[in-house]
Amino acid sequence: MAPSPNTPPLSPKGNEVAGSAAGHAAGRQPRSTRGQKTRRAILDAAALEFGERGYHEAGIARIAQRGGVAIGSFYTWFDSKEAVFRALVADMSMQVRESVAPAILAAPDRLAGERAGIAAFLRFVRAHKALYRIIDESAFVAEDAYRAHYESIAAGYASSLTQAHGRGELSDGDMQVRAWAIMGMNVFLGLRFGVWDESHSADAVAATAAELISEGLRAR
Amino acid sequence: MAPSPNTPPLSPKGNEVAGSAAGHAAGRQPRSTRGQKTRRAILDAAALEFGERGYHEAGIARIAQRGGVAIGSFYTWFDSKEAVFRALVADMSMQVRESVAPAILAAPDRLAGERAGIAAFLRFVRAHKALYRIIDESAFVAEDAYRAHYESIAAGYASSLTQAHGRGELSDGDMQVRAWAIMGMNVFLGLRFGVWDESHSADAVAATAAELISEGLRAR
DNA sequence: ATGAAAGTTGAACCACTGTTCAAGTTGGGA
DNA sequence: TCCCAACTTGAACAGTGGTTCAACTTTCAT
Repeated sequence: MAPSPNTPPLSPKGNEVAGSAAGHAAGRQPRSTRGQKTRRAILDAAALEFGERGYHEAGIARIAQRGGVAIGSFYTWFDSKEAVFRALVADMSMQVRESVAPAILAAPDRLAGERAGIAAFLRFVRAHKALYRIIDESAFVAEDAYRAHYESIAAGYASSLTQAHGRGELSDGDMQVRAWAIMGMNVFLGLRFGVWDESHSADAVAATAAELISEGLRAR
Repeated sequence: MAPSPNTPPLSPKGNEVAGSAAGHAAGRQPRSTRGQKTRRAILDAAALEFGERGYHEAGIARIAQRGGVAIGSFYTWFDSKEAVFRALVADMSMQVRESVAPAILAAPDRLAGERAGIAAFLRFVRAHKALYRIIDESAFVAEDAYRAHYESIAAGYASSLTQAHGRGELSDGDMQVRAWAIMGMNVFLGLRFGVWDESHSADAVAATAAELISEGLRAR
């Protein structure tokens, strides 16, 4: 568990380049193209392995093999099993947001944006089923990373809701609670109609969800 | 877990007594008061241990110790680590439903029922924080149990939505999608405002969520 | 060409823990 | 009292798999 006092090729600690992030979270930064390629190969292999087998069933030896590198190389670039996992969570977290945000921004109005966002999320989940599990599993392996992921999405969501409210588009209400409620909706719909079963079209699910968010269920 | 609707004194179907073959599902049934006490002690200890440390950090030796029994006794009543875990998931699943359903049924109308259900769920989660994690973690340890849990809740929810729709209370829409959306809302609100942070009152959160479900967010 | 830094290698180490089992204890029915 | 099925016990087993390390290879600036 504890990192060895010194690591032969590199200086003792703080190898994260001018990295702003804390400690070993991001893993070491390669200093050559060669190293970059290896690190990338490990990360990709880890994504496959964790996605397929889950954190605890995944093995370092298997990751190394899949990446076509030796076990030792793994430990050149990552401090531990948990470290790669965290790197992966951060990576996925970014990917999800980058894939959903543009869809929302491109929409003409709020309701359309809601719908587009859910649809984009569903499509992302379907295209990255295995990988998406990584974020969910981080709740039990790296809870802080899990929290950070959803906390950051919720914050963005809450602020956009507050803006819409300022424009008179939304009724009064606790925007933080609403943001978490909507996020939960998305996640569960993603699990049920993205990961488990694709028989419903993403747009149909998104339309139903967006209407629920906008109009509620009550008959009018 | 044991005392379900039916608990015959003798093994229901799997005669694992001498064969030790098929008992994984529910664990073996004790034939004496003594055995019942031991089995219960193990189950309770397992709930504590899994709740506190999560599936993989939890240890059989620790569970046995907490329960005040020998490791061997553990294997008298459960086939494996996963077997106790599954028993626990089933137990929790039942507890959640039994704690939420009455609150909904007691409500005068649908909106009130929605609100009461969410509040009851939030309160349950707050009172069983550690244990509630067990259900979430089952997604990665016993996915079928996880699915069964949510699938059964969703089915109940969808059917009650369909009934309400039949009475003209709800607008048209895919009830299955709606059920999953609402479930996701609840789960995330439970996580955020039940497990992580109790600073919001359960009723306030429930009111906001229930109004979202009923009326939507759009300003009127 | 040359040396040092950067990167690679994989067998071996070792701590950890789920599971087994043979021997012992308990308790209630005959 | 005797007996036996039910139950208990915990040391030992066994497989796993994360991590280490010392030797080796590649790259590249000088």
